[in-house]
Amino acid sequence: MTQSRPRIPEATVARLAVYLRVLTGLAGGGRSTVSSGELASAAGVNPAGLRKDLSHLGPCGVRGVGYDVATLRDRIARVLGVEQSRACVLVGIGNLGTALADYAGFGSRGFRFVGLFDAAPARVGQRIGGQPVRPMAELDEVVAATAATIGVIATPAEVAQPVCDRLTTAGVRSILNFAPVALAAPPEVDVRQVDLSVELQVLAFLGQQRSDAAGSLEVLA
Amino acid sequence: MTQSRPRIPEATVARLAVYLRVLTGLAGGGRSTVSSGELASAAGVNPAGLRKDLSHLGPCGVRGVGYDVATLRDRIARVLGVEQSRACVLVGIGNLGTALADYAGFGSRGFRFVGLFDAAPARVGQRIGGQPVRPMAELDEVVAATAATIGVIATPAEVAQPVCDRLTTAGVRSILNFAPVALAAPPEVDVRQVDLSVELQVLAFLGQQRSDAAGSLEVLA
DNA sequence: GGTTGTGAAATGCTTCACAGCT
DNA sequence: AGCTGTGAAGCATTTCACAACC
Repeated sequence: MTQSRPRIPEATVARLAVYLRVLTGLAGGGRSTVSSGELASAAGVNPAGLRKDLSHLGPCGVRGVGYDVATLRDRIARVLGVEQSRACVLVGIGNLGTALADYAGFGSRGFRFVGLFDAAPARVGQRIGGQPVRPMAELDEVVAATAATIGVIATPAEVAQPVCDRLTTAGVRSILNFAPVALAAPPEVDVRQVDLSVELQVLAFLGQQRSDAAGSLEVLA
Repeated sequence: MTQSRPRIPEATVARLAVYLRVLTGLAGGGRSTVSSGELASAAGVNPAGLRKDLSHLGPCGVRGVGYDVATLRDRIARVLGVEQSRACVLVGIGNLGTALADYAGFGSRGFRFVGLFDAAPARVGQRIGGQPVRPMAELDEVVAATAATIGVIATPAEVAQPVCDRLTTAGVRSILNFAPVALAAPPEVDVRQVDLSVELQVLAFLGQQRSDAAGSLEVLA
């Protein structure tokens, strides 16, 4: 029955996740209040932008003082839906999949992997972070039993689409795809794509552009 | 002495990297031409946006026909600076670091890792993808010898800042950081941040928002 | 007929500046 | 005095619609 639905911008949601991480760290260090300036510099953003982001949650600071660390943390966690931890399944337990399964950042931020799957018989049965790697045949069963709504794909590109299909028919509603291919999925399923090498390529382009620009310094003199 | 500097938008650069990947795949499959519609759907974007992106490179298609796959691929590769391969060093050879070092997508897209580094003695000397893991003490030497300009950080968060400092003093100009902390670096060094769990959190938020919205379907009826 | 290339409109996001509160 | 919250301005990006072209 929430009457207000002010549509939080996606860019803001992404930053809220970062603020949440920083606030959790501050709370762990015993800190009780922060200013927007300090929080912004720890998160790598500008202070005015941070305040605008927080304004989407309604007033949550004290003027002249700052924000209460624990209160703000809980407020953001509730908005992001991280208060109750969400069940995820992970398909593709290579190096990347193993890194994701082990990554403490997930567990501590409201996500738990309830199933690790791989098609290679050699990997099935290995234990990663206390959990066994299961064969793909058990996917539907595990998704049904755990009510997992999120699937993560860390397979080679060639098999990502069939894995996506299997996840959607098993009942997963959201998919995070690390394989470098665009996936087709029914409209009721959200798919987000992360391409690790795109960031590197953007970085290289910016570096190249900057050194080119350095050749025309005299324009500024 | 390139006289034209029309400032390609960063969002476009990121997508160009994706188009390049798709085009490379098409060329490998023996395909000679593509339309913007087909290329867009393989890249997961909308056709008009793709054409606008390509317009930053100047005219490169044939009206009524489409784009020549090989020509467009080479054009994008040149703009992104992928023709000459770039030397990178990678610090932090855990699961994620290993995944990055092994990831074929880098090698085939203009990046080569010329040094893998880790602080843990147990990891030093292991071979990943044909290369030995080196101790941090050799960092400056390798960066100098290979003229590496890009550093990738895949360490735990606690040591990412000191690693960043070591990379910048060694002479690296661009840094891609996978550790979940905002890094401070001198202004002449580009830092880009990738937080693997942020995407998952955005996905969870969108999923939650959508199921909330499903409760108010009658508004549309 | 079919498809590209592109101005112009629309949208979304960021930054600024300052009013408002403690 | 200090810091938050926010309207408004400025900037970037996406989408649309269609003229230009093969």
